[in-house]
Amino acid sequence: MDADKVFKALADPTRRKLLDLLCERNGQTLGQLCENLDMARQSATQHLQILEAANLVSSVRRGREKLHFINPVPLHEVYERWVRKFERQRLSLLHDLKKELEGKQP
Amino acid sequence: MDADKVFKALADPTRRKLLDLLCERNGQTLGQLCENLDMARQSATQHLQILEAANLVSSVRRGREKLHFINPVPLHEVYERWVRKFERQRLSLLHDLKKELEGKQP
DNA sequence: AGAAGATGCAGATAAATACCTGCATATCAA
DNA sequence: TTGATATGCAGGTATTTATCTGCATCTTCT
Repeated sequence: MDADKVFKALADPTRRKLLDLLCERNGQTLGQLCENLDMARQSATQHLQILEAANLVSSVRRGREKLHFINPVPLHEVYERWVRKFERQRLSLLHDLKKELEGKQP
Repeated sequence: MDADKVFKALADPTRRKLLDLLCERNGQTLGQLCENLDMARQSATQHLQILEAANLVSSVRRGREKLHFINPVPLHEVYERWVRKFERQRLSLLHDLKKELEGKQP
C-alpha cells in the first residue's frame, strides 16, 4: 500500500464524497456520480483517477460506460497502521501531560 | 471534529512523521522534533500548527520550551466515521462486481 | 451511415501548500 | 546584565492542486 497516496486521496472533500456515494450504491457510472457533484465531468474524472491510483476505487469499462467500485482494503490498512497504533496509548496521555507539568514546576 | 482539517493534516508525510515521533515519545519540544526532520525549524512549526488546528496535537509552554502531546481522539473519530462504514460492505464487493458484469453481458 | 451519448485527453489558470530566509521576542544561566 | 538558547512572526517563492474549457474518441441506437 502506498500510504501517501491513500492519505492524499482522502484529503479532498470531493473525493470523500465520491467514496460516500459509492458506499451508498456501488458500481455507479461517471455520469451518475457527476449528478451529485456540482463540478465539470472532467474534474470528477481527475478525482476518480486519484482514488484509483490510491487503490481506493476500481473501475470496469462496460460499453461506453465506466463503472466504479469502492475498495475498502487500503482504508483498513490505514486503520491498522495509524489509528490502532495511536489508540494504544490513548489512556496514558493525560497521565503524560500531568506528569510533565508536575515534574518540572516547583 | 472538523474532518477536513484532520484529513488534510494527515495528508503530509512530514506531519505523519511528527505524529510517529510523538507516539514514540510524548511531550517532545519543538527542537527535539526538529532533530529528526531535516527541514528548517520554522517549517516544522508550521506543520505542528496544522496538527494543532486539527486537534491531533496539543502543546504546553514550559519556560522557553514548547512541549507537544499527541491526541488520538480525532483519529478515532475518523475511524468511526470512515473506516468502519466502508468495512461493513467489505465482503459484498466482489459479489457486486461479479453480479454487475454477469447481468449485463450475454 | 449518422446522430446522440459517455467518456478520454490536453492545455490554461487561480488558489493552496510547503519551503525558505531574516529578524524579533522571551527565557535561562553564568 | 549578558550571552546563549528556544521559539515566534512576516514575507517571499516554487511547486502542487483543483478546476475549467475545448476538442477527440468510442459506443449505441435508429
